[in-house]
Formats: sequence, C-alpha cells, structure tokens
Amino acid sequence: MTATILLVDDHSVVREGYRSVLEKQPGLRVIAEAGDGAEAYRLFKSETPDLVIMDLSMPGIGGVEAVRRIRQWDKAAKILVFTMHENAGFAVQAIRAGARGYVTKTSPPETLVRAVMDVLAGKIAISPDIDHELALSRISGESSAADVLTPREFEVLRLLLAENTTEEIAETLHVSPKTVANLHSLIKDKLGVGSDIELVRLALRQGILTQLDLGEA
Amino acid sequence: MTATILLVDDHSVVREGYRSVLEKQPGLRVIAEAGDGAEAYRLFKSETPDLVIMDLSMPGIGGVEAVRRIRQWDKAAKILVFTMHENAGFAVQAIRAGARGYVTKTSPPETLVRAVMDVLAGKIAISPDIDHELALSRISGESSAADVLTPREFEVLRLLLAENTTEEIAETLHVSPKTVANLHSLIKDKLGVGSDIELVRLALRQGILTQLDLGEA
DNA sequence: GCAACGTCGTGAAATTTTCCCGGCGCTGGC
DNA sequence: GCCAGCGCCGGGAAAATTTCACGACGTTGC
Repeated sequence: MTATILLVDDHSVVREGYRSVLEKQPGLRVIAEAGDGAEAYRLFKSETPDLVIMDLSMPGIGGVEAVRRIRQWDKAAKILVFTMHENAGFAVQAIRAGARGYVTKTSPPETLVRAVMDVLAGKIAISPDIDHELALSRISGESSAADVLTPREFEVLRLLLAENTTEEIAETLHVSPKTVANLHSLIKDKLGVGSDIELVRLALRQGILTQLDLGEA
Repeated sequence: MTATILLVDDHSVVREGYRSVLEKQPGLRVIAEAGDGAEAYRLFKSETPDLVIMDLSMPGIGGVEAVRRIRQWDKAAKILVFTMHENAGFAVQAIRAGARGYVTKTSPPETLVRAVMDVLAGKIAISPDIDHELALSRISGESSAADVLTPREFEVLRLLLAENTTEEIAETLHVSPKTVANLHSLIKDKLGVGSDIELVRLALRQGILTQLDLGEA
C-alpha cells in the first residue's frame, strides 16, 4: 500500500526537488502540490493525503497557520514541516500548532525520507540539528518571548515591530502613549535586552518577526 | 555542444530540484554541486564550469562574496544568482559583485531555464518580479543606505546592528561614545527613520542585515 | 587658496526611558 | 466573603538619551 503526499512550498523548483527525492522511494506517491497556505488547506480537504510536507515561509497565510487550520479540520492529520529555519523558536511554534515533525532543509535527503517514514508510522520526527538547538536554548536560558510576556505585552511587542511610533500604537490599542512606553520598557526588561535593536534581533531569532513580514522596499 | 553547470546551494534537496529541472533540457549538464561559498570557489577552479547557479544565503562566506571571488579569479565567469530573496537590494548587491543574472525561487521553472540560456548566451537575465521591485524602489525613493551614507556612517550602522551598546562600538572604533551617538542620530536622519526599530527594518529590507547573521538562539 | 565635506568631539536643551507609585478588576485559595 | 496576587492602565519625577548647534581638523577638488 502506498502513502499519498501533499507538497507545500512556494518555490516550484524546490517542490521539484522534494518530488525527485521522494519518488525514488517505493511506497510514496506525491499526489498534489500547493504554493501557499490557503491552497494547501483546500487541497488537503479535497485530496486527503496521508502526509503533508510543509514549508513555513510562504506568502499569505504562513506555514504555521496552515498547520493549525489543517489540524483543526482533521485532528489526525500528519504534517511534517520542512524548512530552512534552523531555529528552535520556529520548531516550537510548528509543533505546538500541530506538526508531527520538523526537519531543516540543510538535512541530507536521507533524513527527510527517514522523517517521512517516521511520521507516517505515527512517530514524531525532529532533525538532529534542531534537537541540538532546542537543547541549547534550554541551556542558554534565553527567555522565550511568548512565554514570559503576558498577552497584552506580547501584543505590544508585535505592534512595536510592525508599526512605527509609540503614538500610533497607543491609538490602535486605545490607551495612552504613556502606557505603551511603560510596556515597551517592561518588555525589554523581561526579555533582558538593553536596546531596541537587540529587541528586534531577539524577535528575529525567535521568529516573532520574519524578514518576509517587511513590506516591499 | 553541451554546457556544464556548477550548482551552489546549502540545501541538498533544493539542489536536487535544480538538477531535475535542468537535466530535462538538452544541452545542459550539471557537473558539480557545492553547499557553501568556499566549496563553490574551489570547485569552480577545478571544474571550470560554463555556468554557476548560486544561492545567496549560505553558511560561511555568503553568495555575494562567493560571486566576487569567482569573478576575481575569472573575469569572464558566468554566474546566475537564484535565490528566495525578492528584494531589490540583494539583486543590486549581487549584480554589482559580478553576477550575470538574478532569478527568484518563486519563479516557475521555465523562467530559470530561460535565464540559464540567456546567461550562457552572454545576456543579462533578471526575473520580472525583481525588475518590478527595482522599478518600485526607484520610484518610492527610499534612500539606499549604501549610497547616502559615508563609509564611516555605514560602518557604524553595521556595528549598531551587530553589536550591542554604544560603548562597545565606541571602543571597537576607538572614538568617544558621544561620537557614536551623534552618528547614530545622523544615520537615522539621513535614512529618514524615526526609531531604531524602523532602522533595523530598513536594514533587513536592504539586505544589510540578514536573519542568518544572528547567532544561534 | 578656499569651499565643501567627512570625521570627531563638546555642551546644553529637548525628549525619552526608566522607575516607583496607586488604582482597578479579576481569579484562586481559604 | 475576604484577601493576596497579578495583569493592566497611567501619573510624576529622576535619569539617561537623543538631538541640535557649534568648532576644529584634515582632505579633496576646483
């Protein structure tokens, strides 16, 4: 019996690579491809593949959100995240959203194939480099923003990264600029950073902000 | 007569994709693959391929630097940059470094093949989305940091993004912290940004800072 | 030779950041 | 019911920073 697979990646040439690697394996068959999260969700519902291989950084709704939606529709869906981000933060987000595996694109093809088999067999598959990252992040004790911040603080953090002035943020939240400034200061304190620049770097590392979130130049 | 190609990308599965697409074309043959810039340089010298297809974001020496080195060794080298960055800033950097083409990974396989043929024929190949980006960046008039800043200012900008405190930067430059603060202020003025966070965002857009530059979490 | 510019630095004003405080509402024991 | 704890909102004042105006010095180019 052969397992059916849905490939999700916004780079067509990359999908070609997955396909080439996977179809060398007996028992695997790629039945559909999607270029963004929304399309992935649609195709999952219509094609009901046994496994989804999903990239994270995509236009429109990203990979994490796509994972969430698919799992909401089918609690048993098997989704393997396959991405360039060698970053513990992304892995945590993806797994929490419901992914059953996380493999980085730097991994050799065998690792991908192995992970595909493991996830199909009901196991959780995490590539060694990410295991290592996760261990490091535990040791280094860098506070995970999503954990130490209250919901409101996290909201302010997102806005700080996305919008421009304290006043604008105060307006969208309907609070006084003073409150935003206070929270801004409190956030930096909780995350243990001294400057705004460090704050942005931390946000990048933890995947709260992505290079792709930026508007066009 | 068939053209020989060197593939450079740190993701082996992605190289598999290039290969699969390219080898469907008669007259093209992939003779070598590299996973980082240094290896690319070595292989270029030993294999002397007709064309190099190069990713930008790679560990160690990045794609732009690899392009520069290869072109330094062989002024006539034909290098096609093929990357995920849909960003005018990166394209400008790559072309200035000596690349003969710039195609984004979101492009359909035909665009890549077309660009390969064009570069082999001695033409400059730029994918339509980047053409559009370049046009926009001209129109929007966003100051390119590399252009409006003096060398010293640019140096300080890089350090601001990389290091932490004003004092540290002052020390590495052997000037007073006050000078660094003054330049910091002047830089924000010249680039037309109001806050440090905006400054980092602009740096990300223009490729002065990359998500990959960050240390591990 | 001198005007223009980049670099470095001072000092003082203006603004922001930070810290400490109180108030309000909710939740979870007891 | 009552109180402790915590998240949330903001005021006020001290502390730090950002910003601005200014001068000095060397280089470059006309």
